[in-house]
Amino acid sequence: MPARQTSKPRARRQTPQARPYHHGDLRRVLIDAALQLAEEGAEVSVREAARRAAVSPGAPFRHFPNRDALMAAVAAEAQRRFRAEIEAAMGEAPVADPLGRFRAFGLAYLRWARRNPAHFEIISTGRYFAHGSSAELTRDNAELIALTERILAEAAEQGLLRPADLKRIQIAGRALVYGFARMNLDGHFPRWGVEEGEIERMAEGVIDLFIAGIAKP
Amino acid sequence: MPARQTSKPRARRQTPQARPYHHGDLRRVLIDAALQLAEEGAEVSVREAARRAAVSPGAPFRHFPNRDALMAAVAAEAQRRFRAEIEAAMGEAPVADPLGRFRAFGLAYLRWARRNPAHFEIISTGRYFAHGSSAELTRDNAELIALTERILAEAAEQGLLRPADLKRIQIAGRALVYGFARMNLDGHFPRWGVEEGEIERMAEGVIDLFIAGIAKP
DNA sequence: CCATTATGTAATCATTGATTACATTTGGGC
DNA sequence: GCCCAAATGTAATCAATGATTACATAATGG
Repeated sequence: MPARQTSKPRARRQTPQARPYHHGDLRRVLIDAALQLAEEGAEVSVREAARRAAVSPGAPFRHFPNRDALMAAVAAEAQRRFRAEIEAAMGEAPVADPLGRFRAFGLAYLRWARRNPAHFEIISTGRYFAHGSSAELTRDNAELIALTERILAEAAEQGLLRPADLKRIQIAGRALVYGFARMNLDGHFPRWGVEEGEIERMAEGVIDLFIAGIAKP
Repeated sequence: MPARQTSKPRARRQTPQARPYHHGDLRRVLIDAALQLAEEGAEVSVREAARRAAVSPGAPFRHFPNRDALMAAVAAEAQRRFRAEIEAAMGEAPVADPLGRFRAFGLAYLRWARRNPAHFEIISTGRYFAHGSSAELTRDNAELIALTERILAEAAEQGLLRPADLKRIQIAGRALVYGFARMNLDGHFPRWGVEEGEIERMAEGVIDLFIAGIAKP
């Protein structure tokens, strides 16, 4: 690049709307672009996100030190939505029915995972908990854990559960829904002879089976 | 190595062991190298596998049409080992005790997943079931599914189970262990306050909780 | 008004998956 | 045994990507 015209005084103000040199909120736009890319099933590359934001390939690195930091921000956003939807679903179950709320939690969990597979994968792999903006990510995640803990404690107080260690129940329950969600995400069900249309019903059945197993008869 | 001496009539037989032009069994070596790479936590790249096999970067593509085909072969090998270990563990449980065998299956499953995280991830993501050498992969996988199916059918015949749909129990059980294995693999447990040393015991507890839930009281 | 800082661009690099032309070896048909 | 075709490895090359650096431009506040 010879002779970069450094002598030119300075562009006065740029023509009316020839796209300003500075992007409005590039950080936000990059996160959204990455989320969208993920949901489209494509590999999330920094360059492609930059392309969608109509910005140079190096620009994103002004906002994120590296690719993982971008992905961490994406994870935080996805986790926020996940938590919001689950808490909304719980709000519709009667407060006085802990096991009903437990059930609602599981159903909402599996439904969101099924409808947002790429988002769910990103917040699940846990690869991005160590990098960058993990503050909210960690908080939103911890809040969901605490939620089931409270519900199970209430159920125990009301004498609804067969005697068992509560933490064990909590982890088993989460392993169950996480495993089911991932079996779907990872394409296991065709190998189990479970058709696409049956998954929703199977999810319900599996949750009910588990609850029947821990509930006092 | 400049000047490849193309004028030389033809190397008579190659000096004693100056590495023959043709690798002994490159395919096998590449799979092993990839398995090893995965277990070391590194990204599995075709080039690095080639490097470890002391072969040119293009050589692997003589044996695998693309990277995914290599990974599919790796998955097939890992799945073979997985199946072998689980069946061995089952062989030590009394045939007459279906629920005991079911339990042994779960324990062996979780132990292998814990000891071979990278292998487990490769056979779990299901990304490689569609590509290349999926014949054995699919067979070994299906065999493990059929195994739990038989065990549960026996348990039901012997009247050991509370009334419930067997397939539902089977899928719930698999989701439970898969979810537990992946929670560990994906680094969830630190966020659940479960220390490294407690995982083994928690695995056992979770499996027992599930079995207690499906077994006739 | 201007200087400091934030933010974007251009150029460049190393790594990787992939392809192509060419070299070497191997093995079967004669 | 000999020779040619198929198999297998090498060298060179491409496009895409994450990342870094030098530089250009905008925004901000003293």
